[in-house]
Amino acid sequence: MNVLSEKVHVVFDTTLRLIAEHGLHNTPMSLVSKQSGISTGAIYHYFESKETLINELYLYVKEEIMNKVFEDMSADSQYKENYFLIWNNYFEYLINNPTVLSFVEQCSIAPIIKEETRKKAEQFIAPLIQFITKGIQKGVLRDTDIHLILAYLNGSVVITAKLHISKQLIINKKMKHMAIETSWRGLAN
Amino acid sequence: MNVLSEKVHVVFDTTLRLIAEHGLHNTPMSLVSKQSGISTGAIYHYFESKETLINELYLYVKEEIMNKVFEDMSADSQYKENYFLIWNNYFEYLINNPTVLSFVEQCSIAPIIKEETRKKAEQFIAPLIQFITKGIQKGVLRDTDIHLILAYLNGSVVITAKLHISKQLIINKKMKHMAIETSWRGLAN
Amino acid sequence: MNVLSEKVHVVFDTTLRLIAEHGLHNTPMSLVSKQSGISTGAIYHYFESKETLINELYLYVKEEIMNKVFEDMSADSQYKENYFLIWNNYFEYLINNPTVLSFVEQCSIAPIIKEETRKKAEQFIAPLIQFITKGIQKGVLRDTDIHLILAYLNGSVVITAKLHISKQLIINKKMKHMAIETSWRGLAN
Amino acid sequence: MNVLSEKVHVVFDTTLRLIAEHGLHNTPMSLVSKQSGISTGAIYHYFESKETLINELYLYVKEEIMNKVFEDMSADSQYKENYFLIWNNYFEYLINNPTVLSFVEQCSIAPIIKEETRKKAEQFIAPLIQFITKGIQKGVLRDTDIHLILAYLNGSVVITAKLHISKQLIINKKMKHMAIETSWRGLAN
DNA sequence: CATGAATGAGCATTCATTCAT
DNA sequence: GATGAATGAATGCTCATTCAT
Repeated sequence: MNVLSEKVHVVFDTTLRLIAEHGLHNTPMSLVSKQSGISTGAIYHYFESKETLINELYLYVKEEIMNKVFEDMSADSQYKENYFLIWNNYFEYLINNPTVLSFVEQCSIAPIIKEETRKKAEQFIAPLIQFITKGIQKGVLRDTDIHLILAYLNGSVVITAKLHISKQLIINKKMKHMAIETSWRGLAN
Repeated sequence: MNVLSEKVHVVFDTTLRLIAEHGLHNTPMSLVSKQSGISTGAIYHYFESKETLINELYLYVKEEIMNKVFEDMSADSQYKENYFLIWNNYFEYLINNPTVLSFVEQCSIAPIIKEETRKKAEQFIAPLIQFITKGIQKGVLRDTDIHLILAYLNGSVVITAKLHISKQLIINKKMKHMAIETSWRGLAN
Repeated sequence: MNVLSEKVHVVFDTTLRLIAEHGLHNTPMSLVSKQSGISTGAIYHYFESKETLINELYLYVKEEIMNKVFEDMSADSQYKENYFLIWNNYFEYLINNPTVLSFVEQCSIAPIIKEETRKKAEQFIAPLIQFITKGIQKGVLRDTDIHLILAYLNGSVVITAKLHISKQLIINKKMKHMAIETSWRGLAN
Repeated sequence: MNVLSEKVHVVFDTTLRLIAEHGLHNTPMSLVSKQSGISTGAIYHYFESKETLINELYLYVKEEIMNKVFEDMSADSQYKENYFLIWNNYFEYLINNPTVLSFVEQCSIAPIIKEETRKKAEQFIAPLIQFITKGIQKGVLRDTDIHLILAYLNGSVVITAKLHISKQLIINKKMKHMAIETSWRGLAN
């Protein structure tokens, strides 16, 4: 889905992994360089600064997530079914890409992510906003603020994934169903 | 409730404020020293390292939160009433202490918080665990994993407080009630 | 007057302009490449190194200056008239080519200009040496060291041009005459 | 004459020497640190940045020069005598402090010296301006622009000192007298 | 010959920590 | 105990130069 240079991808992957491992601020560019096998100079050829790299990676990852979330969605299905599908897609992506979860979580408050980047990232969630709006209009979801619903949906997935990844709680099929249902019951009419 | 030296408190307060303002990694010890009026030497007398300071502040803050959460709780009240009280206490504390929320969120994945510290912090939530256990035993809460419930309870408060503080959504009384109810509906039978 | 490749000239011009604008050490080769439209590879084909480029540009510019200085000189004229002509030619060239002045001044002490280059550049001033020698022999100039006279002549032109270019002092015709005369009175018998 | 910390002086002296030897842009802070025996951290404790260090050194040196220039000047002396004294003081200081000459010359066009610094440095030459003004009023100096006179006076000293230091011309007593006289004849009525 | 992506040594600067006073 | 000047390893970034195409 991307026409990015091969090297950009290597840098992205390496950075993602290193930040998940060592944290946003314990990941020097020199380490990214060494581990990716790409010289610092080359990295700075593709990215203006470390900040730029992180911000672009953030956008890349956010877009990737959204692309996964709506996979296999059918227009024919019941709203609830689609809700479960979205939740499940999102959850599966996160637990299969724990570095993404770690990275995104670390970015969630970090000032290194610029306001402009956050704005851009919000555009990716347009389909989700649309999905929620439709749910309210249909009367399937309770009529409350869209951002609150979005935050709860997102939050429930992320929290569950974190519990799973941190091994505080093994989320098997049954448990996952319980988690999805918990969030659904909170939001649905 | 603590017998910590006056200076330790000043350092804690200053650090909390600075980390909320500038971030966990843009808060040099020299700045903490300057802004608190306590020399770096003195700070290093009380805290072995910056890491130690952050970890102890984390514990201090987590304990403080838990103390607030159970304030004014009555054994006579209905379970749901107490759930609402806890949620409300927690929420009000966070929105009145946004630096605490910011600090805790920044710490939530940061590797600077050691496993041992996280373990210790979990002890403070014992009363909450007990409260949830009781809810399940009574059949008021759905019978699922306690950590999942805990995470959802905590998550719903934090998410709502973040929406409020970031001004993405002004949480008035009605909206707050909606938020509490959303979480309650998800977790209750 | 030169059979240098077209490209070499473009590189020279670009470098001259950039060094005048940004300084000898804030002019990366990559910028010369970008602004001249000639790839770094090609530049390194013509010049062994940045140092070589600067040194050759220095020689080129020094020769250019000397060519201008003796323009329109007549063997018939009075010595003083020729002195005034030389001074004026030199001065006019500098104020019409401020990038040259800036470049030459920056090079005047910079270690990037090699001793060998300075030696070569001195050969260009042979006609000036000759002119001064003749002046001494004729008894028109005071009998002192030729290099001192040369330095004073050069110095008075350069200083005056710098005052003009930096706009500390607008050198109109009258002022220019005063400047020339000042230097002449110092050196003449 | 200064109440600067001992360390500041050591840094100044080291920087002056290194810049004279290696040039303004081949003098890394690490080398200043190593050669001065003062850690980079300590240098950055005294100076905000390399730029600040250079600018403050520039002011320090300019003030020092001016202090030397007026040494032993008597109000009773003839104007010409004082002119010779000033010229001589300035010249002797420069040839005894060749690193100062090299440094000041390198700074003369370098953009690292900020406009504000140049403005401040101009205040030090007030006594010289006054001296020249008096000369014009008395009719001893030719009535031309003060900045032109100042530039020629300064220029003649600097040029002569450079010839001497570079060993292009050994300036003995007689030669020095000739040089002073040359400049005086140019400027005087 | 020409290109320009890639290299990596080198630089300015920061900041956790120490220790002489 | 308290101070804060001093340390120096570590980091983000630059840029002269090379070399595969």
